[in-house]
Amino acid sequence: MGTNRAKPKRPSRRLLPGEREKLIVGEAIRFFSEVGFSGQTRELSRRLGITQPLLYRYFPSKRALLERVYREVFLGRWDPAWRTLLEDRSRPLRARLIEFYRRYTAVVFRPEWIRLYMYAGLAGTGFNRRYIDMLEKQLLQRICAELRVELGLPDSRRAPISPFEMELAWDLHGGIFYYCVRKFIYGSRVHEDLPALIEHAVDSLLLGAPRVLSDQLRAGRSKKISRDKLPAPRRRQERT
Amino acid sequence: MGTNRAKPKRPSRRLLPGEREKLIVGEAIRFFSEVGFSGQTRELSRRLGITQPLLYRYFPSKRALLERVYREVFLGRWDPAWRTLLEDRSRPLRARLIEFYRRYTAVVFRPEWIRLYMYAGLAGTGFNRRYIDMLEKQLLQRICAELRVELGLPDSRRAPISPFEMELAWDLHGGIFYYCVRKFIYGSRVHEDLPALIEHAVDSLLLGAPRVLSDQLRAGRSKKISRDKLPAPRRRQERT
DNA sequence: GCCGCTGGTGATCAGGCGATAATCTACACG
DNA sequence: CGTGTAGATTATCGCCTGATCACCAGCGGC
Repeated sequence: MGTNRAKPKRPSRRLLPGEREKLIVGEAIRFFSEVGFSGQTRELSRRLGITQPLLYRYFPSKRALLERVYREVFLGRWDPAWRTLLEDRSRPLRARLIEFYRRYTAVVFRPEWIRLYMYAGLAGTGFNRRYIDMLEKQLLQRICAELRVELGLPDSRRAPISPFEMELAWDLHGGIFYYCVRKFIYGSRVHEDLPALIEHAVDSLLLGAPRVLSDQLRAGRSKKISRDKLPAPRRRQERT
Repeated sequence: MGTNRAKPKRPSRRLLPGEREKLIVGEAIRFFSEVGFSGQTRELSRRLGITQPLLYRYFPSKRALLERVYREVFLGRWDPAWRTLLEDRSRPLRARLIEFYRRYTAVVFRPEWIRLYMYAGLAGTGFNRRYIDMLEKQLLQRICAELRVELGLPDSRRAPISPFEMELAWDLHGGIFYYCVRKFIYGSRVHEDLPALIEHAVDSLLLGAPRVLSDQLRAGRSKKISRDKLPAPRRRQERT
């Protein structure tokens, strides 16, 4: 139980520096994603089957190791091929989005990623801030652009993507992300399988967007019309 | 900057036990929601303008204080009036849901709540597990039941709410929750105002649910039919 | 076989942390 | 104005934790 992940009782001593470093980083990703930043170097070294000072031969400080972990996890998991997949207009947008999110979740929305991402967010490091910027630029803007094409709306290069449209894309992304949060952070028993959830989230976007978007783009600056019977709620009262 | 929240330079010493305890709990909620459980008792006491051992007159240990914080934040923020609001069938469901989430977010989805909730989830304490159970029973099941009524589907007492339906409700809830995560945990500049987002999330549910639900309930056990042109994706391939 | 280079270990330091015990002092009461 | 009670502080203990340094040992070159 305590000393899992140590294949031989005696660890293979005297490894090549590159190999040892790889081992350390790999275990550090698992370790810190489980216990958070406050995890102790001694326990990490114990899991690795090495002594604690050895960590300091490869990384000058705990912070440096953490930054290496972040870099490893958050950068370099974005597959450039996803762009061409999203923009392949020979296929219907629904199919593209579903396939993208199936691939994306397989690579990115894994326990260690989700948990490290949340730890980083809570700690206020810039890492997930940077990731969000990348995500908006690489993914969400692109989804919005393809949505415009699909709905026969003005080209995104002529009329830039509005914050409101971005919020629609965030809705899609957040729905799938939150599912993974429930699963990997809350440890909740999640009922539906992920592929079905992805389909549903994509359908929600494609179904809801046309009405909302055409309203938005047609009406221009006029405030969004509340379109059915409803005791008109007062806006702008978010925080009491 | 460092010594904020201390009105007079000399704190009012010798308070009544009840008052001092309230001050401690209040500041502890703010403090631990900012820095997490690993926040130190010495810094908390510094913020309170008291000495660190005084904390141990009111709480036997740090853990006891943390549990008090949790109890304060996670229990006792659920307003029983919300139930009657949700079940008031003289009003359209859309209006009820929008008003509920406006009230709910004002009370619950605040920075300290969201952050403590996420810290608790990552730490694996049972607190948010219990909260999720309560949420499913008090809120999501109820939303599903009202949705059945709204759509003229079988009564929820005859045919119990399916996991798939719950996932729809989670979608609504998660969309709004994730918005708050982006705002309060990521510190992301969120573009749209919350009332509009709530409206959109509710509309998404009401718009998407009829088709999906009637499919689901009509087809019974047959696998959900993929309903448009799409190179049939293979199911059950979530994790590679 | 010896020797030096370098991966790896044992011992330890300095500061930080939760917690405790002894002491002080503000306030109510006579 | 004295005095006891209890809120609050000072001093400190014991342990943990990141980091350092002197030393050991495996392995290739001569």
